[in-house]
Amino acid sequence: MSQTPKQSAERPVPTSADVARLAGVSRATVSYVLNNTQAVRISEPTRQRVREAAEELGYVPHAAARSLRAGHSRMVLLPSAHVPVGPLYSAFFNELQWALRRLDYTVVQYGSLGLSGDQAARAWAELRPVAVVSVGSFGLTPQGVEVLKRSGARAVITLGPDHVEGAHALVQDQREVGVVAGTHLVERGHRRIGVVLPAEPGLGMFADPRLEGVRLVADGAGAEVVPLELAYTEESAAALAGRWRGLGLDAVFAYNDEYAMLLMRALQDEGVDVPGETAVMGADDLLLARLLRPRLSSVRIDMEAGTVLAELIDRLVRDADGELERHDLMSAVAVVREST
Amino acid sequence: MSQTPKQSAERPVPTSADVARLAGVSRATVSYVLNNTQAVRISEPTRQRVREAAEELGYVPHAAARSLRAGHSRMVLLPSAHVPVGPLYSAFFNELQWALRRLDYTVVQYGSLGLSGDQAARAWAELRPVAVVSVGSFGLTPQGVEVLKRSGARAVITLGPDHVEGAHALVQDQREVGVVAGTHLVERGHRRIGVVLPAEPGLGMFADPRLEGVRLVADGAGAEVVPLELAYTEESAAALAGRWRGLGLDAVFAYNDEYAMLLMRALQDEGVDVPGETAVMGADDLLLARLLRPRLSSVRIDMEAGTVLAELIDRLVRDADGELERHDLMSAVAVVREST
DNA sequence: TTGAAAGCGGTACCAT
DNA sequence: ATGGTACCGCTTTCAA
Repeated sequence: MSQTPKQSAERPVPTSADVARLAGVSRATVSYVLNNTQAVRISEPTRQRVREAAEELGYVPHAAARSLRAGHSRMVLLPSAHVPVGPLYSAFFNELQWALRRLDYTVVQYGSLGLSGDQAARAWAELRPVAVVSVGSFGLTPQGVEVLKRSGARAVITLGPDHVEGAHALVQDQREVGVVAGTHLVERGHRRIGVVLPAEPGLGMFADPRLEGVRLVADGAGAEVVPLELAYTEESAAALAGRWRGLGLDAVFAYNDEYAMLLMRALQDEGVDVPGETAVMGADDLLLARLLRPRLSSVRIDMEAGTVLAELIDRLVRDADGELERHDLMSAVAVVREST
Repeated sequence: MSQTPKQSAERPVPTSADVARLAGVSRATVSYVLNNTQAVRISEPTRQRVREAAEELGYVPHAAARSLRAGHSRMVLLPSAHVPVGPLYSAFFNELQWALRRLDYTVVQYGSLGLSGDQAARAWAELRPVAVVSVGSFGLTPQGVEVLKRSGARAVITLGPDHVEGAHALVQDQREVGVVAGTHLVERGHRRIGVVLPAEPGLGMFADPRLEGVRLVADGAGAEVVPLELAYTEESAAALAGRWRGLGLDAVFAYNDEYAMLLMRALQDEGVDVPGETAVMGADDLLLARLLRPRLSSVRIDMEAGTVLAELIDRLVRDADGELERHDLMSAVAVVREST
């Protein structure tokens, strides 16, 4: 084990020139050796000396300098802000990251909380990413997309409801979730359907399309839809349950399983029979939702593997103008249990 | 609105030289104007011309070139891999990001899934971050820390159980959670206490210290501790519940509320009375855990504001050798409900 | 008030 | 097989 010196304090960061000096070769040679450049042959003894020198100095190449020279990076930027918590997205993200790294991209989540629209696009563009995958709604405009592309981004992809001109939209049609839920409830004969909208900010991007999906189905079936605001607290649920009978609803689709669980418990505490008096349906098919009694009916959402998205990104990077066929990463199916 | 041209295809990325040419000034002047350099006075008409030229070209400065020249960046790197999902960490992260950006840092989460030890440290060092905040366990070694510091990181901070030499450890003592749970159960008179360890990978970093905390208390009270492996599935819970009576446990601390909910339901389905026959305690104090009956007792974990951590980071960056007093971001307190 | 030029750390072409 | 060197985009000192 080479005992590395301890005084990391004011010693300057070693550069390839330092390595070259120590090894007694030129910077070019250092570059060749450390990058295993095929086009040029370096003798084995030299390679050894260079490697040892690099090791001894603790040399690490400077990514910024490298990509400056190269004229491009392999950074995929994932602006992050209000991504919904939960196992679904978390699994999707992890897989996407993993898959992109296998394809030799550097995945960077850029904290963009509080950045909006073109300001955000500017900030992202400064990093010169080769691709941007915007999950969520940042108010990205066509101008913003232009800025990014002009700055070298070969692919700008939005996941979510916003279809921004110039960006490749991987539609993720949350309306489908509402459609599936609505269809199930209507088939069960329900005609006055409540739809819970979370009071929490940042969720409208998911909640609104789900509501719209229910409406689509209900309109076709002569059923009525009643939007209901609900905060993620027991008090809010109790308040809503308190005025429940006055609403005259025979079913409710509760945005997701968490809100559904909360509401269902409050309804039961209020003496409302589920599903007899009111059917309750959630979404996301959480394991925890199966623990309540009656077991919660839900909409299971399958998100196509992050691997697929990674490959789409890679294809776009290689051929920026290759038109991406319209592609939906999401599918939804009703999981009927006991609450409906 | 200046109609920007559409052919973003092969047009090269505009540089400050392009702006200078269009404005009829030198690159230096462009830099002065766009950075509002105080040390130099530029006439108002010139400023206008430069700004207009920049606008017209859609110029965005190149962050890599800038920090290359400056010799340092203001990037704070948060390596990310298996951060536990859930509102607790998600809120902490968001606040940390927000606070750091207020302090004018660029927050970057670097996907590090599958990177280990010194390999990870190398990868991070290539980005020349001014600070690294490692949440979770990456097998960071003292050598890894050295590499990072040598590459210019003024602060390397670990959140979690690993105390790596050279890094500033912000201890986050998960044992405390076990201690609080164990104390409560022992005080209630329980003497054979099961402790659930998740079978899922990546959680050992939290689960093991929690187990150790329970042991600490139990040993002092003459109580016995029995580790129990449980996967996050109904089948696994049913299997464990099936052999429950043979275990002869009068209490169980279930790692967190989700596992606790899962196990409690399985026990009830098996006819085990909670809390009469076995007390069940969770952790994290999830809202959902209050919906089961009996209501789940839990350990509430307060994480100190991300703002505090942001300020600590900033202090270290300004004065890298300023010894950071030992600091714990976490505190835990028992929330007694009906399941114990 | 503005411009010319050096230089940050790597890479790759062209010589030797 | 290896070295010299121009250049990527930007900032900043020094001169004019």
